Amino acid sequence: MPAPARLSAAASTPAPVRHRRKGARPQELLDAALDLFVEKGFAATRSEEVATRAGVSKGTLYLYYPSKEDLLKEVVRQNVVNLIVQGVDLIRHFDGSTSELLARVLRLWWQRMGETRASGILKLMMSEARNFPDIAQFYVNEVIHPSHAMLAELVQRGIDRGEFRPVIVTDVVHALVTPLLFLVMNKHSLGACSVGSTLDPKAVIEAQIDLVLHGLHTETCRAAQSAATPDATDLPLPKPSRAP
Amino acid sequence: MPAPARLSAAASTPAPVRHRRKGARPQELLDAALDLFVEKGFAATRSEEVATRAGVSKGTLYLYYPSKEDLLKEVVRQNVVNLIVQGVDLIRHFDGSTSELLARVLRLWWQRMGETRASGILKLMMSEARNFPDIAQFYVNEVIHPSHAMLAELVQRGIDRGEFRPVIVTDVVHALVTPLLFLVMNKHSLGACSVGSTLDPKAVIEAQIDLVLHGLHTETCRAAQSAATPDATDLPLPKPSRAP
Amino acid sequence: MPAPARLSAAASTPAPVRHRRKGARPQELLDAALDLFVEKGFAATRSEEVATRAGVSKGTLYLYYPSKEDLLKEVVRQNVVNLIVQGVDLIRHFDGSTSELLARVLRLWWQRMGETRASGILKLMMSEARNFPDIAQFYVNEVIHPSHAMLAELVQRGIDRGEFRPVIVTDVVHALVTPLLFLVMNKHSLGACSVGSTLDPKAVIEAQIDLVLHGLHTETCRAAQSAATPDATDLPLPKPSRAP
Amino acid sequence: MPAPARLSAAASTPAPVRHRRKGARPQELLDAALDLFVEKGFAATRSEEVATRAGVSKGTLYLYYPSKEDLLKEVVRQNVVNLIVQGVDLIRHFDGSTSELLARVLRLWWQRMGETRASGILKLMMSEARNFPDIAQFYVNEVIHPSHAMLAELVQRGIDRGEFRPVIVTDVVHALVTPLLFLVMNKHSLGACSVGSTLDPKAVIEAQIDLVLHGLHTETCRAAQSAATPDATDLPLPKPSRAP
DNA sequence: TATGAATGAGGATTCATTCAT
DNA sequence: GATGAATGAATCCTCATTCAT
Repeated sequence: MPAPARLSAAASTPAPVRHRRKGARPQELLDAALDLFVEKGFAATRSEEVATRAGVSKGTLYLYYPSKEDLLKEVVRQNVVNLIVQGVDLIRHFDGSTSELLARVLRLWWQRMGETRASGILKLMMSEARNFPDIAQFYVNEVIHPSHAMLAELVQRGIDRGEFRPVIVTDVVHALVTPLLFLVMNKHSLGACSVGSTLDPKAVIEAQIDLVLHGLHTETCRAAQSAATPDATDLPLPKPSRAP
Repeated sequence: MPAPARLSAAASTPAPVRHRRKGARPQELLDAALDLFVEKGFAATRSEEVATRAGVSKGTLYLYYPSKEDLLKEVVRQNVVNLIVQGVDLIRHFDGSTSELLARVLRLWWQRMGETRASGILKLMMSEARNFPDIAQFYVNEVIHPSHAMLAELVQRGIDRGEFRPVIVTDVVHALVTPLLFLVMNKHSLGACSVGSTLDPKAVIEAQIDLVLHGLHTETCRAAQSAATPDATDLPLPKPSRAP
Repeated sequence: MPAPARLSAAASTPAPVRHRRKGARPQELLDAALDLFVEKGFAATRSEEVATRAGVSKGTLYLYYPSKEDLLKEVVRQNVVNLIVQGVDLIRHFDGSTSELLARVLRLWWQRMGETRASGILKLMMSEARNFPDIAQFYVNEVIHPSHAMLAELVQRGIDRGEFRPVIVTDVVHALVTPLLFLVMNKHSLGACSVGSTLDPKAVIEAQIDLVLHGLHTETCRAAQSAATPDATDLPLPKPSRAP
Repeated sequence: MPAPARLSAAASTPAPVRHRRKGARPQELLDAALDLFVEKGFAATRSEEVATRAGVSKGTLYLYYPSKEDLLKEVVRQNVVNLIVQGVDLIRHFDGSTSELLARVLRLWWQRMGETRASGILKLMMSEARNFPDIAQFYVNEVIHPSHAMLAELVQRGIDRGEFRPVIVTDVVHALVTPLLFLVMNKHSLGACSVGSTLDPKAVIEAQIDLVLHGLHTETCRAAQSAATPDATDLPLPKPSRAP
């Protein structure tokens, strides 16, 4: 055997300080994972990097999450699934008009997803879905379906209350979701590479709200539409210019 | 660089049984690579798969392309960069109105990019840009900048000739590009997972043409706009319904 | 070494609720280790499992045994080495005929080793000896040599007292040991996989006793042989059928 | 990054010579694997060691066998399963008396299994069965069951032809197999550690043959038994001393 | 040219052991 | 004494790339 004599001589390993912070670990790991997954992609992120960024060692990561995939799933759960739950809650307990509700949901989405790190997860899923069927399936089950169901419920509410025309619900849901996803892709793929002026996401959201409400409202409800303009304290946006 | 010698194809060789179409090899490899990269992502595509699908052995792949990254670059060059060159060519040699030119360019884009396999490359780049900075850089240099420059040139032409209002060119370029990318992402990411009605890409393109031209034209040019309606032989689309 | 201080158990401590039987810890750990090592093998048993089964935490295990190997050694000491010591003791203090002594030793072996969990240790050592040379060496020193020495002493006693023929001692020892090991292997390896009738270990032991005594006795001692038949209260076996 | 300048300077990696010997590789790998698995156990053998001993690199191993477990399975197939097939063949085409056949089969077993490296596989399976349920299952299906079936067929042949008494076949099979396995365990576990005289395997085999035939034969067939004495050209053993 | 056998760096995961509390 | 969070060495396996033929 080569006899690695040089090693045992010094205190070269400077006693890796061991903090005990069980409570905080999971969150720190999820934060680090979110950052890195979004920044480098799932496959390209080594599990050790996540651990290091969270200030722990490789092994500690596996103490809390049994695999890299499970870690991603937990990141998704925390950052996306929870939001959907909140959305469903909002819809079920909301008292006002469905127009107002729809506007609120979309603005909330932007506040909590679009302009936070969480949006990176959406981009991540779109990017890596093909490579990790397992995760894609999980995502469809836990995110796509529930969020579509939530929006469908919302639209149906409008129809049931006579506020919206009897449209095809799934089509409307699709139309609602699509631009949001585009914003996300734009932010995370082209915003990083592209140059020139970026489009204003909030404006896109507002335009989308405006557009959809126009398309959905029954004649009699047109008047109530103004209620859906952004709340001044909430999102102080310039009133979106509507076509005369 | 591939540089496939077309010369050896002729001559006297009576029955090159083993190697059909030597000259075609590079193209077959690029085709296979395009398919697989789009289908499974760049990282998840093993170079041997590409070779196998192209009907050659692993070694042969490396005979033509020194690395997987170079292969991707070549795929991009062939499927995207070339289109831009064609676009630039079209712009520089076009005689008609800029409105017509713009319409033609966008429709061409759809024909050659949007509805072909090449669109997968765009999705691929958006997805994997973060994981492969090298490739992302290449893409920005070879695709993003040139295509933006091309469109800027086009818009500038309209301004210079008094057809368009003196708008901020980069903003317009951005507004032109965004929906196209959206179509692509929608096709390759959401079409697979999402449910419900899909939107009609050609209609989106036409609406976009219509919209942009409306916004760009100087008063005096409004009349000429009709010239930009789709050419019957070129794209036999139903006349897009414009709001009255 | 464990050295469990029995002292702290008494004194005034009114209600040591948390830690039942401090003094018992080492034994509980050894029991758990024996079970698991036999059940799953040495390498496949995680030290945490041992601790958990013993009702303590991982750290506590290392409080008593500095390593997994040391734990195994202690298990062997307690379950095998002690038996040998008892055997030696029996031999040195026995008054009766060597035939009787031999019979008693073999039957004792079966009662204390063969039909208890301890037999699993033998199988374990045979299985893993090659993988853990350290342990193998320990086993040879602490078990193989002493037990062979013990049996050699026994046989020599017979020779010295004129009861046995002047045989080659080591050969006889070997002949004595072999079937016992065979029983153990059969119990722990083949009983699990094999089908069909299992052999009766007690019968094998008795046959072995009978056979060896036949082979060892001097002519003059043949008569005394009947003394070696199993004690009715001890092992109520049918008298083994001897060939006519 | 630490900039490992010293590395790129020299030709420190002396161009690892690459031999192309596809045909021979699998056998070389199986040989190396057999040696190492037997020597160190399955779990304790690193796949790279196998490759190194076969004179190739880690990757090459996986070129031929998709996993370490598959490698072991193949080792078993080649060294054990094949022997069983040969045995079945022998039984089905044998013309002589069943006594002779039985003797031949057992002696063949010793020649091809017991005294070759293949015996190590048997020991290996007995040792590691518990740790690798997958492999244990494979072994039961591919080895235990077929070999028992083979011996059962043999015994049945004897009964059908009136050579053997109408015994319980499975019991006899068990009695046949057991000592052989013991020899194997003895060779690979105790032969390595133990001291003193080792038992003579061939003698054990012959004794076993003798014993079983005695037990099986019908009265009328006793005479034919001498036919089962070892063939001089085959196994030049001293005629086993039978009790007068 | 073409092949495909061979290479080996790289990364996920496990688990014996340590140590702050 | 106990605890269990933290560590990191060790090992399987993948796949881009090389190169002898």
